[in-house]
Amino acid sequence: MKNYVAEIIEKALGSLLDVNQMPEIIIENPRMPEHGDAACNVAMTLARTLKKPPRAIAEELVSKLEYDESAIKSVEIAGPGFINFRYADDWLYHQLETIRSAGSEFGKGESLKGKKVLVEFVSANPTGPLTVGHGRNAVLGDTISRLLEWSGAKVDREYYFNNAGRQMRILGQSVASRYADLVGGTFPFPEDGYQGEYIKDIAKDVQTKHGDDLLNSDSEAIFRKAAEEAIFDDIQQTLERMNIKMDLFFNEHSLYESGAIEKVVTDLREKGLVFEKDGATWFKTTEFGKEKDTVLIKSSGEPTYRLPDIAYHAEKLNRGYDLCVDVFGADHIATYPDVINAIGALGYEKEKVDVLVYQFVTIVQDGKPFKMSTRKANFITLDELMDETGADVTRFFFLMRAPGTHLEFDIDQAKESGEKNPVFYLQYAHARIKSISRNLGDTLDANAKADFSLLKHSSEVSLIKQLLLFPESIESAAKHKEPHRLINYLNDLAAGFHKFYHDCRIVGEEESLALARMQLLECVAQVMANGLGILGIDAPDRM
RNA sequence: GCGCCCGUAGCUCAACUGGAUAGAGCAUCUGACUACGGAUCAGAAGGUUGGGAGUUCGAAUCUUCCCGGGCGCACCA
Repeated sequence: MKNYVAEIIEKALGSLLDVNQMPEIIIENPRMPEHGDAACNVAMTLARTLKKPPRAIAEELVSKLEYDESAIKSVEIAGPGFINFRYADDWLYHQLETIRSAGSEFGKGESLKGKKVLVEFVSANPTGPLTVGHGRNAVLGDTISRLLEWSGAKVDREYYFNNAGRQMRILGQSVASRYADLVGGTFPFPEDGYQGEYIKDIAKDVQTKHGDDLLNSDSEAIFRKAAEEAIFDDIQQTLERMNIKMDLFFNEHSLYESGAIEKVVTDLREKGLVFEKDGATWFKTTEFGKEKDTVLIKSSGEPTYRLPDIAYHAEKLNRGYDLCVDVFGADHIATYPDVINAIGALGYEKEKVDVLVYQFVTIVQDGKPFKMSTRKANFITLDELMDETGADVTRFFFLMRAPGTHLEFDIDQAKESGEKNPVFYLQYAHARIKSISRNLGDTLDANAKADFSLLKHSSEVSLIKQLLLFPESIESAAKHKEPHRLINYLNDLAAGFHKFYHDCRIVGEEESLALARMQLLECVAQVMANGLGILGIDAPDRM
């Protein structure tokens, strides 16, 4: 409908000015209902170039406007020069049919139709259980994947990990040391070792599987392997519990085996962007406006993490994805431009790499921030968090705020099962509609054709209009990669429903009206279920 | 010191990326069904959008300078 409005405006403008003066036509949803259902501000933006007062332009424009009166009821000029459109009632009623027949598909868009997208997220190395910090990453990545799928894309969820290197070595040594405690041997606990309880559990497993005699031989690999497997297993279970299923796991190590790493260096060298200094290999990031150049390969011969990162992104694009989304915490904010610049220099379209940076999470308990330190034992794992609050609530809280702002996760609020918990507001609306539907039983023929023109009450009409905003709320959440936009929408929808509930009744009303209202509510429940589905949250029939 | 985020009601956050009178939830106060689930609804109160200057028809949003907080700034990942 907004497209239609834009179209008729563009047509009318065509007779007023040259093609090259044509501005972008933006149709917005007015905040206040008095301002109609759609508004356009072109008259104001044109005031400068046309050197005429906006209202005069608006009047001229409206006089040239040709539109279908079965779709648009009225056009008015208001305020400084807004053109406000009001939709025709019959058109609105007809939309309910559309929603009903679309059902669980309602809200799907085509903006990314036919596109292959890779979303890389979590990507925690297997050195310990997922913590609250990973939680926001995981839930954002998964929900964005779902949003992109609803936009028509084919999405792969990928987990990138590194099971070699220093951290994993320390992990293996930590396990070995705990194992030594168990069997009465000695193995020094490494400096910066992992102190969590889970290390002891792994050591115990190693003992039952391999016996007490491991310390004498060169068995470090066994400890490391055992740790990796146990921890990965744990991570996957946690993800599954959060309703997250990864499609692909990508091991950094394969980039060395395939020669992809070397290829990056030689290719960049060919472009004159790589040089040697002090025994190390450098990437000329100063070419891209950075203050300093960056080391790619240390003088020890070991690459820095940036090099595999570059190779990894090249590899992803080689696989033919139209878009690669990375979900990163704020600590990576300064480093990813190197990767993007390198990708560009290597001849890839760097626009195909899209980085979503989210800010850190603060856990609040008993009204106070809870301090966490990674390697020490005092962190809250995602599993512990879900034990306290449940998976639905956990997902919701991580999604509730814009990714770019700091998130305060109030455990006490999340544990609250009553009105203080914002998740239940949405789920309750859904459950309540299902309950009404049950109460009606078979007094109504649910599949009968309803006469929606009976829906004249203002809370009915605004509820219909809210339903129609669902597709664009998905589109906007997907485009900006900000799931909280969808949450805000669902909140408004739930509020609209509850208002309706208090204004209008169904049970006991005259049959044709009851039928129309019930089918309206079924549309609301359907949209709520679709929306919660995108968020990965259950839409229960009873609570 | 440099770079990137953030600063909006007492608290946690929105504001469709420059639009009309800055909105919700929690907390506080006042009200509401002998009927569909009160986990709800209606209302009150709460603001110089951290501060100053600038850009224009129009600024929470863009520019710039201060103030305050977070994260980075390794031949660590």
